[in-house]
Amino acid sequence: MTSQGTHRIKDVADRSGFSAATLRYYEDIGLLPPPSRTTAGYRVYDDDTIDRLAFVARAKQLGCSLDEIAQLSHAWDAGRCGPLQDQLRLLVAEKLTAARRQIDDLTRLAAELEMAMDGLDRHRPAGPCDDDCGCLVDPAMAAPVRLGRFGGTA
Amino acid sequence: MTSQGTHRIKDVADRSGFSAATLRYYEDIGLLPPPSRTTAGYRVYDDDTIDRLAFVARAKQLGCSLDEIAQLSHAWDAGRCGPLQDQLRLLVAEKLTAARRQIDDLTRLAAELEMAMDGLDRHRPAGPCDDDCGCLVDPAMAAPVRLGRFGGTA
DNA sequence: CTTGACCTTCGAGTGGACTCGAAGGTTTAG
DNA sequence: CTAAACCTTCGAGTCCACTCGAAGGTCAAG
Repeated sequence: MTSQGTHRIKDVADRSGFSAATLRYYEDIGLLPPPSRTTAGYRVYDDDTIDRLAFVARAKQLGCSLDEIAQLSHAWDAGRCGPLQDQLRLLVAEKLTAARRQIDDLTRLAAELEMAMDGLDRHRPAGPCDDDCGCLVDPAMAAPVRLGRFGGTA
Repeated sequence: MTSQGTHRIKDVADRSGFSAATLRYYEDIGLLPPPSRTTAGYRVYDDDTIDRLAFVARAKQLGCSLDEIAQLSHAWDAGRCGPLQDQLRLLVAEKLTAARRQIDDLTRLAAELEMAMDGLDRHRPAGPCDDDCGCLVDPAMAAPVRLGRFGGTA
């Protein structure tokens, strides 16, 4: 048995980082199961919900839509077989691959940002240029000098 | 000098994975610099644009808004000083931190998905359960058995 | 028994990022 | 010369994920 603290919506909101309104919205669209209620009709959440929301947050970062996350959450709940199992395995596998690929991409991006930082560092040891150096002021201005190199046709 | 192939919009679209409409949109909002034109008014892009779009794609994955990406792109173009330098350094540093954090998060997510996969694998060596096993059919059904454990209050 | 912080539902509004359609111009193959 | 496949601009529409406001109910402290 998992821990069983009971929480009202504001509490869960604070712990999870999602707003109370968002939690209701997630319930509406089926991402969260309807929680139990007090006699007055207040929502009462258990600790599992908080764990689940941590998962939701990470899956969101991966770029999953709420719809997909709802499906992935079923992998969490899915304790017993079911006709959707295969579909689910496919989705999980797919997202796993996506996660790994994205880790690679982000590693690359981090390297690029580091190079950009270096470029910025290296440039201005002597302070700002002339007054009439319009670089960065006019967004339509094209690249005058290439410092760090982003991209690379991949 | 960088390679200087010239490309029409469809070509760039195909190479970058963004639609032609999206490329025009990116130009409208200032994410892409206005390319040169043929006498007939057709857009003509150089190879740099394709590199830049690869960067845009990665930054998007990081969760940057198009607005932020536009700013980050300035770090690319910014060959010479400028009053925005400090702001830019801040943004780049911020995004670099975000990238590293997200790599960690995704690594965790990948582990979670693997566990979910394992859970699914372990479950059904004997084929589907009874016909009346309603699991996964009714989305309102709560978790009957916990297989893999996602989350963990973090 | 009132005040203030919380909770409820509902429908409408917002912002970001596209996406489409209309109405037309250009370019290239046959 | 015609047809298909491109290109142009413009404004409007779409989809997702919230976010807000209204109108009201609940509950603990003072």
